[in-house]
Amino acid sequence: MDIKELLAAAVVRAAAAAMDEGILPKAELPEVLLETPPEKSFGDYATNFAMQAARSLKANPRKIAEAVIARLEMPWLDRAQIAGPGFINFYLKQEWLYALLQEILDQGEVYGNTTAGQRQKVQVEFVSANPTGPLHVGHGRGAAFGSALANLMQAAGYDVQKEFYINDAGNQIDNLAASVEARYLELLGQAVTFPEDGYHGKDIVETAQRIIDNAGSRYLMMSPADRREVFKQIALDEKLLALREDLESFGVTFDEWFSERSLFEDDAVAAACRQLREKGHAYDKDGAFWLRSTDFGDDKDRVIIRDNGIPTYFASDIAYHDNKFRRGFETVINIWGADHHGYIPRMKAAVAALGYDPARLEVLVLQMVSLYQGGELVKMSKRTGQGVTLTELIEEVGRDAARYFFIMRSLDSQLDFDLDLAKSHSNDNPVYYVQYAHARIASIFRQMAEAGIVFDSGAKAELCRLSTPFEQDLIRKLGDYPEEVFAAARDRAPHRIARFAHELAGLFHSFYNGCRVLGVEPELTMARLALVAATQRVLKHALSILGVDAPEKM
RNA sequence: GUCCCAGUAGCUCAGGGGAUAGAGCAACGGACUUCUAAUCCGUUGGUCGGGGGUUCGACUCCCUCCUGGGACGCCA
Repeated sequence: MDIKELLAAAVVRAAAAAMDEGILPKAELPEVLLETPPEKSFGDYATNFAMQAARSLKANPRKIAEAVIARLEMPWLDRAQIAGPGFINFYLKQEWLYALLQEILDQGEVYGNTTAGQRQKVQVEFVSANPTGPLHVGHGRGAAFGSALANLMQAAGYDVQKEFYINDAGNQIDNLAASVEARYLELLGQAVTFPEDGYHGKDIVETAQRIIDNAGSRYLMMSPADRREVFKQIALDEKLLALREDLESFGVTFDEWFSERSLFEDDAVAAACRQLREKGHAYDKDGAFWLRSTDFGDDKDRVIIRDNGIPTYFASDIAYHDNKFRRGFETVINIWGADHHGYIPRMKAAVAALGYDPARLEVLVLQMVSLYQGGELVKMSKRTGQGVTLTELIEEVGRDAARYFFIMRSLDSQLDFDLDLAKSHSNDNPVYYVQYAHARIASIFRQMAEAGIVFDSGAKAELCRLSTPFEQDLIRKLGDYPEEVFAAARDRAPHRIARFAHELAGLFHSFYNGCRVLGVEPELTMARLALVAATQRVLKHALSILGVDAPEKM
């Protein structure tokens, strides 16, 4: 039962009937949109249909509304009223709420999942940090968001695959190798000049030290080129393992770790270049190989292969995206930092040049994260003097708070992360507020069991005993959940789920203060247990989308 | 100079053609003999950055300007 669909269909039927009777002129009708009115006195649902239809029907909105209302037929409808400039407000019978709750209970743990995605294959690629150092807080935002988006789209019925793209080819990784080599030589007492673009982190020194611990000085004898090749692999393996562990402890896992280097080994880069040339979308100029991206809306053409024969990162990105679409993903979602946004037009151009609809590539751009403590901007880690790492952040505020804070804001807002608030185990902290609601419900069930009461979630309780506004508001909110999941997935906006969970927790806390579950008449206890069980399930469902624990106790 | 994001309550942010613009925090005042007070109830708090336009209706769409952040490489 989707009450909005039922109401919309009833409106359409009523309008059609009025047109048949000649009361309204025949014309194309606008879509009937149902919304929750801003005030309870305006009913349970409302539509602006009459005002929207006024245009095409060339009629007075209130007259249209009147004609529709007179012909409305709907099982749960108590009455409908014209309001304001032409809104139709629907007032539903109370039985509707009880039927709604019963349906939520019947659906069990899958309540909230929708089939909107129709099992469409979607890939979400995120984090994809260079394996040259630890993750910082910006990666944390991408990681929390990406994993939540994947969970969300899965709940909305998409077939989602999570991928991490490993930048294991090119300059950065050569610099990594050269940096390790320099530290290695340094530790063995050799005079070295550190590479200009080298990595100065202490993790590089540690890697060099581990090489010495394992193999001593024997790489001194090796040719520099061979030595760097060996160090490259050692460093890469170490860094990738560290990345994987850091992300796992943040609740983020991937289905696929895709190697950039493999694109060269499989000749995919060369193949993509050949294809672009054959299609006439790429050409040689000034010794370099160019994509004619201006044909696809980019500002200027872009170099794929430099005049020194070395491919740019764009070359692997082209091959990579070709590979993604060849794997059969209907939609490919990339989550990038704001500093890469200028790269979007050329990437879309490349996708179009390869012959794919560029709309199938969605690039979500996340804005910067700033940490605040004591009202001051935190730029550097106190410990290392470098940027604050994700691991340090998790140690500081905990995994759940970190995830929740990253997700609760819309992506395109710059995020001010309040460390004090995230750390506080108090009512100020939104993540605990939501978790506490879940824990409180768990506590009720514990108390219930101690009191020897048996609750069967499959049994039909006398739900009509749920008569207070506390209870009814809660049911209404629970009823909104599937649509919220759908809309959040459509908008790629997991923060809506965080917001919903917070609002639901608020309604529950009010209910909790206003109504007792245990120690009232048995029938009422049973009805309230049913309500509370449904609330707990929805809270858990929402929290699991966010990747935040739903604790039994706090 | 061009492009992207943002500008909404003291602070952090939702909302995205419709009814009286919302939430959290902060401030102030209340509620524990009762399932967890990490909670609840109430009060205070707004020229939705400025100016034009489109519309029956604009915080929302268009134009323009201002402010803050970011991007504009044969770097990644």
